[in-house]
Amino acid sequence: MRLSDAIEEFIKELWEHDEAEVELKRNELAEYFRCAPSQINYVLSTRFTPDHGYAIESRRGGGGFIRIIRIQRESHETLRYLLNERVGEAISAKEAQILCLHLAEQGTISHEDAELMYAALRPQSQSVPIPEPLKDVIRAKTLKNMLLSLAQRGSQQ
Amino acid sequence: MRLSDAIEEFIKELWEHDEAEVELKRNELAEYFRCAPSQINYVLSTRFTPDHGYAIESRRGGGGFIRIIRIQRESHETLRYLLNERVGEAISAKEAQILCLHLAEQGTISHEDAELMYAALRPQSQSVPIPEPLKDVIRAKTLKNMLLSLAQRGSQQ
DNA sequence: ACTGCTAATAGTCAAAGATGGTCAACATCT
DNA sequence: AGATGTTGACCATCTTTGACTATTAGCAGT
Repeated sequence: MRLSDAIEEFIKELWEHDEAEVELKRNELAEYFRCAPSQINYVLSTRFTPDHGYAIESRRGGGGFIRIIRIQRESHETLRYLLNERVGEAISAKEAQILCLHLAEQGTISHEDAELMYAALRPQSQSVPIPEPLKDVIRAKTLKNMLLSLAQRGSQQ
Repeated sequence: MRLSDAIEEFIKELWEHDEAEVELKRNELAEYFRCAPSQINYVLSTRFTPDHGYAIESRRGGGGFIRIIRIQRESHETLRYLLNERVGEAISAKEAQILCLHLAEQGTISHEDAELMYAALRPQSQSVPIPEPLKDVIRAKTLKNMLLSLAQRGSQQ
């Protein structure tokens, strides 16, 4: 297993209950995994981003720390944010996948629907010879249309 | 026997029971068969497509892999038929919509999922300057990937 | 209290390593 | 000849490490 994945898993196990945040010491963690301290930053910047539903705070110097905060939002708020601010004009398959999986993690949609959405957004759905940037544009439009459909579900009851 | 056929067979033997997926390392497999790594891609792209009931996921970089996901044997017949015969290389938005609605009508999928699928397939998702015929091709690929995802439901790891 | 030094932290960035992907030329069937 | 298969050169992405940088708390000297 990749080091990064192990560290990611380890960090996620730090949450015991419903706490909003956990704290860790970068150097301690690095020593525990016998890796370069900057490896911790790598894990944080690739797996604990706002797209994944996390925010990071930290302080250097004596008594320094890294705090990882889980972002809590209402489902409709999340959808609004994704539609109006996050997705934008273009989006990569990777980013789109992260967003879909996070929607499921957060309970806004089922894991099955997340898979369904990701299936539509995966690179294989666009394996035709057109410029890559255009694919990201189509993907963004597709994703937004699906998000819109999700938003309408809720508001119909 | 052709190399491609041997590789195809080898990969199919990786499934031991009813697992939904297997993983492999492209370079290892290529070395085993003493062929160019890209030969593996050729086999995957010609014999493990959605039409054949497979989906591919992969990751590059250290610890990279190729994951092949297989449609479940007990998958809904209707979905199989659509994947293998009905959809084809290209499909119009109109046809796709009718197809989704029909699936919901006959209870194969929920109305909500039908809406979600159609949202992804509607013309607005592809309002970029590319040749119209290509759009129908992308739509077909997208639809097939979603159908595959639906057919996979119920398969536990 | 104020200043400045030091130790203790964390952050950034670029290079190297480890994989997989694409594409076009060439080869071999049918 | 056309379809299918094979290869290799070049590209893209992900991970890991290390050198260098930035920030903060505590303390010693005044």
